Amino acid sequence: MLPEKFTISRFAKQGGVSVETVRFYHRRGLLSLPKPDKTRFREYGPCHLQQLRFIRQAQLAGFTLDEIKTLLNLDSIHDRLYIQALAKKQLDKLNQQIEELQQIASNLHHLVNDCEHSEPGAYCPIVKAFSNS
Amino acid sequence: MLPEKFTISRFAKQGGVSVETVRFYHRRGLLSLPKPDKTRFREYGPCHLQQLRFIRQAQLAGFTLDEIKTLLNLDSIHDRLYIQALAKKQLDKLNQQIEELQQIASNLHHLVNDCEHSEPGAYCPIVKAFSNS
DNA sequence: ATTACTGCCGTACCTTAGTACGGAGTCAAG
DNA sequence: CTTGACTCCGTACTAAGGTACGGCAGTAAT
Repeated sequence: MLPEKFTISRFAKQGGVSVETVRFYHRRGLLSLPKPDKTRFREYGPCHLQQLRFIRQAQLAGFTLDEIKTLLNLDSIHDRLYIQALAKKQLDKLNQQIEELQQIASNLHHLVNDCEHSEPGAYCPIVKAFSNS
Repeated sequence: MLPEKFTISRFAKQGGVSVETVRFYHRRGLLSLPKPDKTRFREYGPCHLQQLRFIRQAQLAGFTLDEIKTLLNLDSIHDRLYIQALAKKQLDKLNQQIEELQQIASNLHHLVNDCEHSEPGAYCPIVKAFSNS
């Protein structure tokens, strides 16, 4: 049986984040603040761990903390269409970023190729490309 | 004939950036500071415009301002191999970023798909995926 | 002569996702 | 009863690439 109650440092370790990050999430309103109960220290329980895991997983999906805050306030049943819409928007954003990066990478790739196949002693084609445009 | 000398605001417009950005580049040591000559205003010439274009083009290739500062201090002929190496490193970085984003996008794409094909009234599969992991 | 426009300069602020720090209180062990 | 480890809290700092502000000086037009 795992203990149900954690202090902040054990909670942070369980969640794979630092104590400072936990406190930061509190400040951002992403994680509810457990009441200091009996002792002077806050007691974190399984529901907090679930919130924390939600945050981390949503981050892995590319959502910002602000977007995650919105998601956390939605109802998993009633707001499904809205959640789906947010996820799609997020997906579009990701795909656009990917395209932009691919464009950049492709340009640079050509430049590196040019540089590799130009005569030594000449001006670097990369620098030249940056200067004349 | 284009005028050879610009005030900062005309220079910024020519270069497609804001006056504040030009000043910022000066502070970062990316753009040399023309001497206030005759008038007490700085006079920007073609060589400054070339520097500015270099910065913008290098940015389009994904280099950071710090990296661009390094590039600007290199010799186009003597440091060619080093420039090439920097460009290759940059290319690797870009490709890695692309891969990471593609991974994220792929995960999210699956979640959206799941959500679209699950029965209405059920818990949102996206939220569920974020909560249990 | 007053207003309006530039330019110059330093400094502060913005976003995002945290990290670091300093002081004060608390708790358990030796 | 003191030491060390931990908590709580507020505040400041980081990277990156700018943007914005406020004050002052000089010039141009009305």
